Amino acid sequence: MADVARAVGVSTGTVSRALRGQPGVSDAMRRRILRAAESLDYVVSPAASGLVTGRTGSVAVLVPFISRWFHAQVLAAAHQVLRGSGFEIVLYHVEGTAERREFFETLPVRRRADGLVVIALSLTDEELARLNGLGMPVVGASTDLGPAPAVGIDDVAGAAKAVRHLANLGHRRIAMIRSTDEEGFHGGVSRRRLAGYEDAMTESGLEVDPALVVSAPWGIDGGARAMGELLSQRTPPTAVFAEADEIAIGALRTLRRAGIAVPGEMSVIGFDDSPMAELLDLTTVAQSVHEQGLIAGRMLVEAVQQARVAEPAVRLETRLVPRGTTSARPGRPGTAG
Amino acid sequence: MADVARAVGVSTGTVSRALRGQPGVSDAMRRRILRAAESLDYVVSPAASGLVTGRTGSVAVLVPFISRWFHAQVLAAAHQVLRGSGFEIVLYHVEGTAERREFFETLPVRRRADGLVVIALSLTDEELARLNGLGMPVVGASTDLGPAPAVGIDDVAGAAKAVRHLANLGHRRIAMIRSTDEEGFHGGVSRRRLAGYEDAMTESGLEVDPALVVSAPWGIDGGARAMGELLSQRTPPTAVFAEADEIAIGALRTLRRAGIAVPGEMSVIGFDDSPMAELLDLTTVAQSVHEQGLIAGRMLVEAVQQARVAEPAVRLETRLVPRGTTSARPGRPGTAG
DNA sequence: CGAATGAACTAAAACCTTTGCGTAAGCGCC
DNA sequence: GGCGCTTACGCAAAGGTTTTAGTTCATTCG
Repeated sequence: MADVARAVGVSTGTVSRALRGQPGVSDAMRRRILRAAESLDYVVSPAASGLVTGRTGSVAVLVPFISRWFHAQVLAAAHQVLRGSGFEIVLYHVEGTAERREFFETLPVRRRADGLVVIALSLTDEELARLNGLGMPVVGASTDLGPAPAVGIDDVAGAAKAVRHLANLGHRRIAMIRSTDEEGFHGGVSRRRLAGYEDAMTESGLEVDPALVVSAPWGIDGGARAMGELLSQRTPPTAVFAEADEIAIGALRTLRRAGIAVPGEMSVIGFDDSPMAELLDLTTVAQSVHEQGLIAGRMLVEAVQQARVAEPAVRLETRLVPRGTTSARPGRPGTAG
Repeated sequence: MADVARAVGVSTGTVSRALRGQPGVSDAMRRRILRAAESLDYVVSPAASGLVTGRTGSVAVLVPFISRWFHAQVLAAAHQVLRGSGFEIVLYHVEGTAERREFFETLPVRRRADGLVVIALSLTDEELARLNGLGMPVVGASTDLGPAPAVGIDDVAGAAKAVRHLANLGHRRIAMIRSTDEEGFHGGVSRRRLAGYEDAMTESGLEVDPALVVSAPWGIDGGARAMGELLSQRTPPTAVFAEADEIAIGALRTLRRAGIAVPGEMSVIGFDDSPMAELLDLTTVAQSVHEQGLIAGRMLVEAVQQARVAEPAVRLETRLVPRGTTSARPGRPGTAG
């Protein structure tokens, strides 16, 4: 910056003001300074300016499984608005328990970011406390942060929509496939969707048979395994609600291999409306993933710049997307799907 | 840091050395300092230390389409090794031409990172020049960077493997589906895979009919469209090589809807071996995506810390993965797949 | 026992910006 | 024409760390 100042013949203070568009610099001088900076290929040192302003100019994003469609989608959207607001994004990807613990123990965001957005992570109370003690704004996307602002969907209601759809089709034995989630990455979501399942079941006058709620590791293989378990029961269900599309897709695989017709003999419904669901014609419950990322990004910008968020708790709508994997209960006249 | 120094009764210089494990501090003193820092919840200011050392402690990652499996996978792997080496990762996600141009024009990495890894991006000469003028190490993953170190596969050979497989099954009219890629995000890869297709065709004594090479936008829908185009030709192919699994999957969708048996009437082969390929039993050519990310990360660490990379051009093997979408040419005795 | 050596630590400069305060000049106004 | 006001700019301190060049002190060696 001193070089630029010397080249133009002014003080560094003036250069600083000119470069940041602050008042107190004549237009002519500003132009000369900008031109000089350009020709000298000069950019301000974020370190130096951060040192005096106390702001880093970047925000952190904490995300567990970046290669899952949902997470990547939210990240991309949040990235878009954050970069649009002039922030750099520093990424903390925690794929396993070790990395996760390391993050919450060392809190590498301290002094490195002006804010943090947490994507799709179920937090323990202690982790929550750590984040709140961070001294920087934190917002959640598909993540419950207690007092801190967050955007998400009503998982209970969404799951209930799925199950109600099955009940409306005449199904009475409706199973649910949950993810085991030993590491606590999405236990919250899973629990809420279970609650929605139970709500819709009782509301429809159906018994919640504990044997019909099975768990398996998150993902296609897990879903496949869980479906196998359901098929081996004395009275298998006629319809299955899977906590997520990927799980439902695993269930479909098992059904295909077992030669069980979908939806003829078994209805399957997922959750999220991922591209895979569309491809495989899977009935599901859609949520606007991209928008959650956008909103989370905007919330964080607000929180960082204005120190408060106008609407700190946003609930987006879910929407049933009927496709080809659900139909009326076999052996019963009804509205085929 | 002054607080810690005061608490222990030493100078900040000693605290600095103690905290970074540098020599010149007695063990007893080091312990006292670490304890004090801990109890004061003190962490060094990266801005201040960056100001004097000139290093940022972070590396940048430039990646075009984070929600594509391949990109997310490479990013995750690179992230893993970079964080393991103590770097923070700052993410530049360029999903469109506008963002891309903005990145290369403003070069926001300047002064913000110690190095850059570029994932799966075909660069123009000008962009390449901009990166080389950056004054920081740059490595490529699935990206050709000219002189700079990079890891990738031999796309020509990989594509040739795919096409040779089809030729070996007796197919003579073998089509290729490319991505249009108007925005130049993966033109390089696409061209090399086309070259591999052509190589294998001529090598097998087959004519390269230009009508058999069709293009469509990257993705499932594009693949579906391109397949439609192929089916509308006078003499449709009996086998199709798609530049990527997602494109192949689109092709499969069209074939399914058209009632054309796969692989009975049409063989389809993809590239990448994504999870979707496995799910849909798609024959494909596998590459170790995760490893590319790991290697790229290691290369960058080397480049940043030792200013040179031991092995600056790594080519990983590809591997044909025969599955259920390829078989012998219809009406010809052969080795069914 | 004196001097030389080395370890442990201090003092202070340097890194680059931002920003509050000061100053000078230009302007309108009575 | 003097007064106050505004605008444009300079000056210098402050921000937190690293690092170089000392300084002190104990130890070892001759």
